[in-house]
Amino acid sequence: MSAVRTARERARAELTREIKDEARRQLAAVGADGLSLRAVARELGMVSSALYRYFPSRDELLTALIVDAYGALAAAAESADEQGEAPRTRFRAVCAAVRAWSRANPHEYALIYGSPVPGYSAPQITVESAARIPMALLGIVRAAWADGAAGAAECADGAAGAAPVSARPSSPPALTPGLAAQMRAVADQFAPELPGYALADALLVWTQLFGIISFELFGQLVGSADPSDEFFAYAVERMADQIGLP
Amino acid sequence: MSAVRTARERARAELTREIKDEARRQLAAVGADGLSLRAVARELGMVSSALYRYFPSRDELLTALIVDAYGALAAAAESADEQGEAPRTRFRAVCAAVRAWSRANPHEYALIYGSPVPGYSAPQITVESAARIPMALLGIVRAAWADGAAGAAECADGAAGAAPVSARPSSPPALTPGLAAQMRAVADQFAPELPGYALADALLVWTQLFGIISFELFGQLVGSADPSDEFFAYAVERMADQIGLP
DNA sequence: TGTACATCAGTGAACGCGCGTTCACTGATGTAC
DNA sequence: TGTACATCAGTGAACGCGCGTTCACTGATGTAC
Repeated sequence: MSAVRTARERARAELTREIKDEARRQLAAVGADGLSLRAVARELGMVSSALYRYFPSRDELLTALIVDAYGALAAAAESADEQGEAPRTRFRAVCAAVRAWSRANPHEYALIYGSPVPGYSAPQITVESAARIPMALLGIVRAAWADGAAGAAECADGAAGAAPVSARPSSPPALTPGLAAQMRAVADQFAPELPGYALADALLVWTQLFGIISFELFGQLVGSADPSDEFFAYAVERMADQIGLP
Repeated sequence: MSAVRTARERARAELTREIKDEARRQLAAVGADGLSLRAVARELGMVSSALYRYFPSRDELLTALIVDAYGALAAAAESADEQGEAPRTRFRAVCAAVRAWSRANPHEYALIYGSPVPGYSAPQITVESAARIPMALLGIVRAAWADGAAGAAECADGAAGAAPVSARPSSPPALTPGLAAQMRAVADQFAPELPGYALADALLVWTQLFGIISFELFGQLVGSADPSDEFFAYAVERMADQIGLP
C-alpha cells in the first residue's frame, strides 16, 4: 500500500466510471426502472456477475447515479454563480445553469426530481447530496440581505419614500406559528440573519424554479409556453422580484 | 341492441372498472413500471389473456389510468370551486383540493405529474384530459379580471392613489415578443380579455402550485417545510398576491 | 315461445424474452520476505 | 531481484422468477326469425 495507485486501483476507478457512464446511457434510453445490470455488463463486454465486484446491487448503482446527478447539477449551479456580481445577476445565472443542465440531462433530472423509483428507498446519502442545490440559492438571498436592499425592494416604487414594508398589503403575510418555527430551525442552521418570511420565500422560489423545469421537461407546457425559453426568462425575473433581489 | 343494457354490457362495464381499480392498487404498490397485466389478472382471479378482451395492451390500460387520474383531479378541483365566492376564496379552495387529492393519491399523481414513463408515449387523449386542471385556475383569474380589481391589486397600497400599474418597478416586466405571441395565442383560445402578462402570471402560478406539491410528495421538503401544511397555506397566499387576486 | 346462429368472455398452454443474484472457478496483479 | 503466498477481477453456469402477447378452444349470452 503506497500513495502511488497500483494498476489495479487505476483499473478499478476507471471501470467504476465506465459502468456509471454506461448506466447513464441506459437511463436515457429506458429510464430508471429499465436500468439493468445485465444490459450494462453486456454493453461493456463483461459478464453480468462481474459488476458485483463494483456495486453490491442494482440499488447501490442507482444510488451512485443519484448522488452523481445531484453533484453534477450542484456543480453546474455553483460554477455559474459569480460571487461578486449583483444578486439578481447571480440569480439569473444560477437559474439558467440549472435549467441548462436539466435540459441536457433530462433522464438524470427525472431520476432526482421526478417520481420516486418504487421499491427504491432513498438512502441518507442522497438526501445530503440534494441539499447543495438549494444552498446555492440561499447564498444569493443572503448576499442580497447583506446588501440591505432585499425585502425593501419587494414592492418598492423605486426610492420614493413609502410606508414601511411591513405595513404594505402586498408584503408577505405573517407566518403562522408552526411555519415560523420551521423556518427558524432552518435559518438557525444555515442563515441565522434571515427572518422567517425571507426563508419561506426563498423556499417558495426554489419550488417554483423546479416546478417550471419539471413542467417543461415532462411536457406539461406543450400547447402554452412551448418552447419555454422566454417564459423561463420571465419567470426568473418574477422570482427575483418575489424575493426582492436588487 | 336497445337502450337497456344487456347483462353482458353491464358485466363488461363492471369488469373494466374492476380491472382499473386493481391496476390502481398495483400502481400504489409497485409504480407504473411495475404494473403488470398478469398480476392484475391474478388478483382478479382471471387468466392473464382474459384482460385482452378489455384492454388491447398494457399501454392502453396505462392510458386509461392516466386519463382517469387527470379526470379525478380536475373533478376535485372543480367541485371545490364555488363560482359565487371571492376570487381569493375560490383560489384557496381549489389549491387545497388539488393538494388534498394529490396527497390522497400520490401514485396517480406521480403517474401524471412525475417523470414520464419511459417507453410509453402519451397519446393525444392524455394531453387533452390534462387541460381541464389549468382551466379551473384560469376561470378564477378571469373572474378576478371581470371584477376589475386584479392587476391593480398586484402591488397596491390599498386604495391610495398611486402611479399607474405599468409604471411600477414591481409590476410584471414587459413580455418579450415571442412570449407575448405565445400568451396571445393561448388567450385568444381561452380568455381573450386577458392581457398577456396576466396569462403568463397565471401559468407561473400553475407551475408553482404543482412545484410545491411535487416537492412535498417526492420528499424534497424533508428537513425544511415538513410537514408542509402551513408552508402550503403561505404559498397559496403568495400565489394569490402574485396574480393580484382580491 | 322456441329454435338456429352469431357474438363474445374467459381458458390454458405456449412462445420468447429478460432479469438480479449466487457460486465455485481460473488467472492475473500485488505484497512480504 | 526472486520466490511464495494472498488478494482481487472476471468467467460461466445455474437458480428461480416474472413478464406481454398470441392462439385455438369451450361455453355462455344475445339476436333474428
